[in-house]
Parts: sequence; C-alpha cells; structure tokens
Amino acid sequence: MRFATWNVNSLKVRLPQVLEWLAANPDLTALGLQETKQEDVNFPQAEIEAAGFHVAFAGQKTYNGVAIISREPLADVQINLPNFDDPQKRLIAATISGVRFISAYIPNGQALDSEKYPYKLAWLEALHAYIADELTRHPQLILAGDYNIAPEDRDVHDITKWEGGVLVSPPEREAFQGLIGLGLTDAFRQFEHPEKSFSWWDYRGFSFKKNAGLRIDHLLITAPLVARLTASDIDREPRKVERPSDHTPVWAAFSS
DNA sequence: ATGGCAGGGCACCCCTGA
Repeated sequence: MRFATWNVNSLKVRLPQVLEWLAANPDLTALGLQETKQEDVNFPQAEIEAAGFHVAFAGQKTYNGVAIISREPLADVQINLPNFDDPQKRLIAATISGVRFISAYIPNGQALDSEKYPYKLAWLEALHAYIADELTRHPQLILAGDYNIAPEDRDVHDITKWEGGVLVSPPEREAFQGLIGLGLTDAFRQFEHPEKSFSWWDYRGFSFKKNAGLRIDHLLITAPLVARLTASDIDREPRKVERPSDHTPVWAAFSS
C-alpha cells in the first residue's frame, strides 16, 4: 500500500500531469489532491475513471477543492468537516482497503493580522476534534494534505525570511503538535532525508532551482500504520516539468 | 522594503496563494 498527497494548483491545468504521475507510480494505492479549483460539474470524473481509477471529489469555483483518486474502491465518503460550517471545500475522506484516508487543504491564513488567520486556527481546532472522533472508529488513519504549516525550522529554507508570518507561527505549529498529540506520526520524519527537503517552492525568483522551499505537505499516520511503514519521501520530479504545480507529491508506503 | 509567478474570474485588473 502506498498513499500520496499533492496540491495540484488547478486540476484543469494539471490533469495530464496527474494521470502521467499515476501511470508512473503503478504501486500507488491512492492520491489525495488539493486546490482542484473546479466545481463538481466540471470535475474530470470520466477521464479519471476511464484511466482505471475510483474517484471522489468536492469542489468549488476558483478556490480550494479536494479529491481522492484511488486504485481501490472508496467507501464512506465524507465531505468537509462535519463539526465546522464552512462553504469552502477543504476536506474529503474515504475508507480505502481498511484505511481511513483524508485529503485536507488546511487554510493558508494569509497573514497574522488577516481575518483569514483566525479562520485557519478555528479550522485546525475543528480538524483536531474531528480527527479525535475518527480515531475512535479507524485505527488505520492517514491525514494527508497541504497543511500550510512548516512544523519545524528545518522545514523552512530560510527561517529569517518566514518567522513572524503564517505557516511558521507558534499557534499553527502548536495545532500541528496537537494532531501529533492525538497519536499521529509524521511519516516523512520516520526516515533519514537530506537537509532542506521541501514539498513547495514559490514560482517566483527561481525558488525551485535554488531549493528555496518549505515542507508544508504531510501525511500524519496512526500507530498501526507506523508499524507497517516502509518508506516515505517527496517526489520532486513533477516540480521539474513544464507548467508545474508549485507543490510536489509526498508519499508513504506500507507493508501489507 | 518590495515584488517577483501562476491560476481563475472576468474583464483587460484584481484576488489569492505561501
């Protein structure tokens, strides 16, 4: 079993890249997408199913939007946080081969003095309560997505450029640690990786070439999955192509 | 200190992202 997360920054633009990446990763069980930026009526369900996948999606015009593409059937699909009234489509969950797999697009927050920042913190608080509840039913759970949080300074290319802003602020990092406190583990950090391993690079200023990035896309997993975790890594290849997303896929693999 | 790149909506500029 292998699960991945990828913020595609418009599925309309990136669908060919997504299908290509899935074809190049035939052992991948399921992929969580964020920022599909498509209303459900425009979602490319037929193309994805024609390629041999199951899919569930929840989108809106212009912003946000999440989906799960899977080689195995999807059961018990949940759209959005059940405990948080939110017009923005930022979460979708499904059970796949006995694993509760969640694709989440946690709010960015924009700036510490923006009204979007308390929205981000409230969203994270509701996520915490939702995950706590899900854990009572799903011992095998993966919370995958674009967290818009760099958990530690080593997840930031240059902390002096980012401190005092969103993605690294103490309340966000505390919310991330709160999820860890529920018994979840950051799959990526279970293994040795090069310093400056990132999942996002700004389109501007040759950031990818300079590896001026952030690690903000994560898979948090429960203890029964940690016991079966065989590898977790970031695939930088999709960030190298023409017209890439600014994020690249992150994945975790498990023995069966 | 600022803006830089990209996508989308919608209108030829603005909003958002991180």
